[in-house]
Amino acid sequence: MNFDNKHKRSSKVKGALFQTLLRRIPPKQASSHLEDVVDALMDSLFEGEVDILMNKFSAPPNLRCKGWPEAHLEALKASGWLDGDTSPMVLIENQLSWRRWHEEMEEVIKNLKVRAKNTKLLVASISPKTDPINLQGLNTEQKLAVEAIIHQGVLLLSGGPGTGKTSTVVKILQRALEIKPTLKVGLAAPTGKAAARLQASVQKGIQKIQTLPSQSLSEIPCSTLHRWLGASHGSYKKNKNNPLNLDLLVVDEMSMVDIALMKALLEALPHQSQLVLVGDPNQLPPINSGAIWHRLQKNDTRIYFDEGAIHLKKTYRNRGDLASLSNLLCQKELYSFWDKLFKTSKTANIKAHQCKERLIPNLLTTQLRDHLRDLEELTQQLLKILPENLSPSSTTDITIGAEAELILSSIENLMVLCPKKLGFWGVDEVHKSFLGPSFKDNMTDWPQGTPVMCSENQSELGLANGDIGIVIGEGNQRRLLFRVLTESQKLVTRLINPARLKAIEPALAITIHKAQGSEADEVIVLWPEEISEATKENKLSTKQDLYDKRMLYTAITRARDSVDIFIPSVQVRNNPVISKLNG
DNA sequence: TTAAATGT
Repeated sequence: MNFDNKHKRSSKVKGALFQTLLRRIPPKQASSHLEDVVDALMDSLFEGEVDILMNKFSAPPNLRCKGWPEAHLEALKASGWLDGDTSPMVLIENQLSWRRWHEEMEEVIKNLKVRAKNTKLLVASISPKTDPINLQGLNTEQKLAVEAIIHQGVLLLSGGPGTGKTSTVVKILQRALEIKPTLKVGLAAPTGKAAARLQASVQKGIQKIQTLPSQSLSEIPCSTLHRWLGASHGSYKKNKNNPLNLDLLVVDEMSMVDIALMKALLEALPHQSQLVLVGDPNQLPPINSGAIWHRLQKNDTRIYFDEGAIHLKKTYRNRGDLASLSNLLCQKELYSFWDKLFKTSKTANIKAHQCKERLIPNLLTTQLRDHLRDLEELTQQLLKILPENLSPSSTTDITIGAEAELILSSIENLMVLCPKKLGFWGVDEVHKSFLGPSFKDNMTDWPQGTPVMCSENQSELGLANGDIGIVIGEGNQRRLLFRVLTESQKLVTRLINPARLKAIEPALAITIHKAQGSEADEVIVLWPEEISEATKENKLSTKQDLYDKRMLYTAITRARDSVDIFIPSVQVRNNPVISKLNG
């Protein structure tokens, strides 16, 4: 219902855009074929991509006109929209893109290719006397990454969860600082939470290092890309005329970086500075247009970076069907995933469940209720050791008491994930079912032990958007317990008066987008969408399939132990793939 | 469908 409205609205938006284009850049010849092409390009933008492939395998859904792609290509050529240096679209081989996005993307790629050849800084300082750092415990690819920092201006370090990206980064920094101890190094990430996580893992990594550079390692500044760049409402304090004073910058979670942010970074970063770009190529694209990381992972781009393009393959997590099904999502069509999922045994660590009613599934309700009861009991135990009266205005830090630590790690026993926030099987629906229809206005009614999410950066409290905490205590003794890294790099659990928080929401369920970077032992996924047409016929993946694969991949790779995926069975019943499997 | 970030 909701989906239909949204769908209609987005067709309206696309229709309006087409009309505007017709008016502003009148085509020599207008046609419905042209409108098809504009629609397809817009859909592509919604998914963070800037181009569409115009071949017979990549026909977009809901075409008005027959004859894809020949008739559409002909209409494009007749329109004049491909002619000259100011045309709205660009066609290269059979890749069609909006000129504006295409040129920005090409510019960024070109910039990075040039930077990749800048390697003087470390090479000049290297001397045969420097003892190579201890690379024991690293696998072959990780060692190659560490050595590559000497010879490559840009490192593209890609890998899935648990492939040791961060520990490799620590070794890279150690190697670079060992060669040139005065190197000015920075750490960055696109979100506050990712930056905090990077900071914490680097801190953890350097504790193991006994040699000289560890002193300088602990002083490496880490913040969001926006903060590095001095962003304020679309403009940046740091730019070509006021560049960043850095020799080496590490950017983590590159899959969330969009083209505009990357462009701003490259403007502000001096040409001779080295870059280490780190990310998972199979995670979700950024919401805004320009999935620069996905573009950088294409083979014909990677070759320009020589030994600087390193993919970490070996996973140190996940076994059995969970591992093989996440591999399927990376390597095969979406069809193979559903096919294998419905064939897995009842004892597998990933299972699918069909639900007849359009309600919150019983199994989820039971599991979540048990989980919340456990958390509530733990909060009671913590309350017993807290002082009778907590100070109302200030925060109270507990230096990682065993009780507080146990609560926060127990939140990660179970994570409920939804692709959507609103509508059928969305995050809000789970919250309404557990906390009542007006849960947003009645925070005081959320029971003790309710997991919560901070949804705005508040660095003065040590909190980042996306941090998960828990409700403790009642009445004016109510506090929210979070794990934070203090300015002096100490890990503490902090009790915060709810009045001090700008934005807080319940976190009984969270969106898959929000879950990027988090983990839990057990993951439950509510998958409300139809298993697509293409799935039934085992065709090549559409853009939507690619997006769904990334979504499912992100969801199931959050799990340390097991995954349960719920699918509505009305749609399942009509799906030949599944009825065949069941019959 | 889905985000994210910043300063006066």
